[in-house]
Amino acid sequence: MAAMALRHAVLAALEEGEASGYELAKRFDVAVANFWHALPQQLYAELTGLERDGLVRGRRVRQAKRPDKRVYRLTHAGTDELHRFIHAPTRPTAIRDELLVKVHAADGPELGAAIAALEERAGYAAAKLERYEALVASILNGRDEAAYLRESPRVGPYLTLARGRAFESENVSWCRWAIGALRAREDEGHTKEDHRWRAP
Amino acid sequence: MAAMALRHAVLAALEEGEASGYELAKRFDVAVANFWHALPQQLYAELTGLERDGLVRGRRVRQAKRPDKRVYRLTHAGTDELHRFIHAPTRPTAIRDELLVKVHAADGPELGAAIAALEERAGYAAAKLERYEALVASILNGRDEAAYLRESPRVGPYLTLARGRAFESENVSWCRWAIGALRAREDEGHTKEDHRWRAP
DNA sequence: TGTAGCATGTAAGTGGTTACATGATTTA
DNA sequence: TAAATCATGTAACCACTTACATGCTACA
Repeated sequence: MAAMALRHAVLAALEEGEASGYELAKRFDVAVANFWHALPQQLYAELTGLERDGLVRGRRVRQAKRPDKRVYRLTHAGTDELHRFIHAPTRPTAIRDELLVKVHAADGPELGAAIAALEERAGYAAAKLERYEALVASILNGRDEAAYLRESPRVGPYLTLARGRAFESENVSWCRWAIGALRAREDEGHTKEDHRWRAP
Repeated sequence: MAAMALRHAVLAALEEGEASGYELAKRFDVAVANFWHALPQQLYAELTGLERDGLVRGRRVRQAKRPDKRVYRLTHAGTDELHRFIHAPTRPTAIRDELLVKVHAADGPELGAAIAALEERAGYAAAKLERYEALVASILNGRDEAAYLRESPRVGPYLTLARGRAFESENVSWCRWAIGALRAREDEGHTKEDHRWRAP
């Protein structure tokens, strides 16, 4: 059977309460996208499949002044499936990143382009990190982290947010370090004799 | 057009020298898998496609006592395509990890299973980290890192290895931290009254 | 009057995994 | 004689991305 990848992320998200496809997309954006990215089309398709398989049930909600929506909640079978998944073996993950392909390859004449790519990524990661920090702060809302971890009714989302934050933080540090290393070599390429002349 | 994902990872790996499909699979295993995982079947298929498109050229090498092999090297078009890729915009990456789906969801009755999954991952990541450390040590071979970064003819593979190492190191730390937080709550669940009784 | 938000999809294509398939040589 | 290494693939399936499609309401 294997993966059913997105499926369990959707079930996990619905555990926090019923949602329409549209609402689910937003929920993914703030809480799930850190560790499982999905496009709205995928979510709509997945919800249809989950309902077909009896893991969620949808009901139509009429709205004044807004289009009707279809709101889904977990069935018992859905909760069971989620629990089964949590107990099943976990596949390890690895980074899969175009940027690293570039850095791996861009050692020679394309060094400048690699540095540019690293700089762009450093900026992107720093911006994402800032958003994560803000989210963490708004969840803690002045409380001490240790106290929150002890007392909050649910900590799962906080823990996963922390993982996303650590990832982006690591991205920023690594990019900056790599930029430094490559820039030093770029300079060296232009002034090689000078350096050799000063060395013992 | 878009991704062509594996394609450029293969071109980058072949930049370090010609290889057969089998040799490429091993090269991926030690140097590329940190940031782009691929199965041997995929590599064979990709090499066929790359040759069809003129980006690599293969030649048959007869071997005594071993099956013949087909060894591929980059063509000029292949090198150009790799450079074009390095200059093209870089897509950002995100974590996509089953474990985090479990932690996000497993806040309630499945807390024990989430802790078990975290422990398994912590062990896996620690083992991978150890291998990365050993690889780093064998690349540096007693040299100082700063000196290596200045003087080595190529640093790309070292930089990407450092990223993989940081990722696994972060995995270990985060898993241990999350285990601690969840275990404290597990205990709390069994001895809730006691804690309340001691609190002011 | 145009942009943003609400609301939901289909269709086609790309990329990746899993299962299956074959057969020789070297080492334990 | 069994397992590991060398060597290369095919076929079927699953998961994800990209492009396209529709239409209503609120607000600036």
